[in-house]
Amino acid sequence: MGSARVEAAVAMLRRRGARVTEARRGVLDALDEAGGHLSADDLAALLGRSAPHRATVYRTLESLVQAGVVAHVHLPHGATTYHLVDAGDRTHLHLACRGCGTVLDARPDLLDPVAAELRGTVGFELDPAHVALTGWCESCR
Amino acid sequence: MGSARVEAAVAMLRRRGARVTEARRGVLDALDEAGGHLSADDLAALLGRSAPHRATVYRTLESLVQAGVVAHVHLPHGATTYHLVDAGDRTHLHLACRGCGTVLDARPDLLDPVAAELRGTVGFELDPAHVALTGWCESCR
DNA sequence: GTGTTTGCAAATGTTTTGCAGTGTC
DNA sequence: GACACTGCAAAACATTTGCAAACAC
Repeated sequence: MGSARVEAAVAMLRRRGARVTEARRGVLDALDEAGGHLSADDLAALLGRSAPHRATVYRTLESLVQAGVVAHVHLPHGATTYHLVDAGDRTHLHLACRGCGTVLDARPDLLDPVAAELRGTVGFELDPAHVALTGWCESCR
Repeated sequence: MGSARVEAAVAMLRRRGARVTEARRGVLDALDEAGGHLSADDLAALLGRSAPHRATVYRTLESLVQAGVVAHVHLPHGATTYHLVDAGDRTHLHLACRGCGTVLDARPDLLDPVAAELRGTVGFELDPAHVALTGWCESCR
């Protein structure tokens, strides 16, 4: 058990001096297996009987974000979602469908020209992966 | 009292068969005077003594959005904000600073190239004004 | 053993809903 | 006079916090 991605995340936790607990392993495994974007609620449901207390899920996720192994994305409706970060890679962007709620991934550099323009014109440093772009997916249009 | 923008909004409400109540006028006036982005809480605070009940503020805002005279923007932290829509014009985009929370406005067509690309590649129809882009403003960087 | 992490309970902040009364058209 | 709209109370939902017990190191 424990995919390469989870092992890498665990190693990073150790390197950081953070403790590797059952709750953290469980959350990492769930995020890895789901392969996508999960809310705290999704995580608890997925882990079922062995899920940590809800408050712990939130604290665990925050620790994992702090350690840089997990990233979170704010969606316009519903809860914040979390996903594993691929070490080395830039984090992909997110497209949330206002119809069905699906979250699609997009190229990390999709907003690079926009970021450059904002930096130059208004001095705003864009953090493009932190919030999902919204719209309508192919089937909901 | 009642600026041209508010009058236009009121006219639109009438045209739609919606009723023009004190609560709706008050909310429209506050949004107009503030000139910017207000949350339901901001609105209640601004209207003070004459503010409608909080539940009514939300229902009022929803009606105004439905009527197309107000638009709302989701921010990553804190509450949804609302602003008047300029009839005819495309709605401006929003940049939220993760440091100080300020919301800046950006050109409506800033994301047009991105929207075109997404439409062509993944069939996703971007709705760029519905969610604020996040990052760091000049002073918070 | 020490200090981080967890569970529990309770609170916070935002938004929604049911229902009966009020006011606009 | 209808029916949309409002106020009130209460619930729903996502998330946070204080504190004492539990566990990783």
